[in-house]
Amino acid sequence: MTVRDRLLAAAAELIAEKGWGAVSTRVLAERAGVGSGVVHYHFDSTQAVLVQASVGALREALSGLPALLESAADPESALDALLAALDEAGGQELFIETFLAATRNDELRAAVAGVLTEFRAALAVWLAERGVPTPAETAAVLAAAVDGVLLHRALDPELSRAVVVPVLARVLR
Amino acid sequence: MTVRDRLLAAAAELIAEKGWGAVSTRVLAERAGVGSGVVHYHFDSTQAVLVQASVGALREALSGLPALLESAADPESALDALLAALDEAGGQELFIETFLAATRNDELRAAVAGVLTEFRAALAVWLAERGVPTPAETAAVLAAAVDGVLLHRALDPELSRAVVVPVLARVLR
DNA sequence: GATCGTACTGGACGATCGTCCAAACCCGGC
DNA sequence: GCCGGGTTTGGACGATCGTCCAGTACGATC
Repeated sequence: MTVRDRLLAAAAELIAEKGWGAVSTRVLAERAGVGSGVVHYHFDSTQAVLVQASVGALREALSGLPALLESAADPESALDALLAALDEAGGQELFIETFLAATRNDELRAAVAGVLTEFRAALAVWLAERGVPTPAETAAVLAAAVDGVLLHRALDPELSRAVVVPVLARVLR
Repeated sequence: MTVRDRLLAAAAELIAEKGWGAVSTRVLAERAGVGSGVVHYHFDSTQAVLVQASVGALREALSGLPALLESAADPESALDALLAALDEAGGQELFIETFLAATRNDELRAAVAGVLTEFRAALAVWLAERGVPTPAETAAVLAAAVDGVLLHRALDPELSRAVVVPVLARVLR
């Protein structure tokens, strides 16, 4: 892995661990195992590293989802697979932190909105094929609900997939 | 309003505006219109101000909710009123920031978990009275979904109550 | 082997951070 | 008028922040 990629990976870890506002140039370089000056050699600023790392993680986490939806037998197992995939992809807090940071950074906002729109569109098509009413609105609310579950689960581990999926599946009927 | 209360109000504003990690002693004092030293006269630390302010805002926002639920005619209008109440109470970002900070601060985590448990219990009773299946699980997922909607709405203003409520109401059937 | 360009290091710079504290302020009781 | 205690001020302290840059390391090219 190149130094540049190590910096991006370290940034994703640290955003989830410490919060967007607590990732500094030096802890970032230390986590990546490089000198502190190298951050500004590969990137314009520390903020730029955070933006690229979080958007990259978001894209990657959602890239496999269309295939994941198609391969699911029923809506419940699709929801379950969706939550499992987000679980695995670098900690729940990363995505929540990215969304919050996007409300305060126009460049990040545009990138996140783009990824989110794409995901909602794919989800809406899938919902429409299965006869769910108002697929576009349902997709938007479902995406929001999944993020909310990620946020609450960070506080309450009892909010497991087994609890969430049967309830959330009701919006698919 | 006392200086202490002005500091708490300023903290709630600034957490929502700039994010938990970007509220410093000096900007806090400036927003409250006082000297920078007064923060450590009334509070043990800057973090303590943020914790007290955010928990206070959370308690206040949820204190009126049992009455709000009882006065609602049907589940949809109850959901609508719930979202409207959270909208009004100091900006969507404050609660999300508080939840995220709670994952990294044990004292805050305990306080937030307490308020949340209380709210979910009241919501579960209300759901049970209306014959909703698995009321405790439904209440937990509904609370998470509402927070997720707050988060997504900060990015996408089109996610209005008119869009969200009909979809989310399906979990109540 | 000398040269060169890319990759990287570690320290310097001024700004800002949280915290602390001596001094000033305000105001009711003598 | 004076005094005493709660309240507030503004600056000092050392640590850390983001950014920048002179200097080093090293493989490719001649």
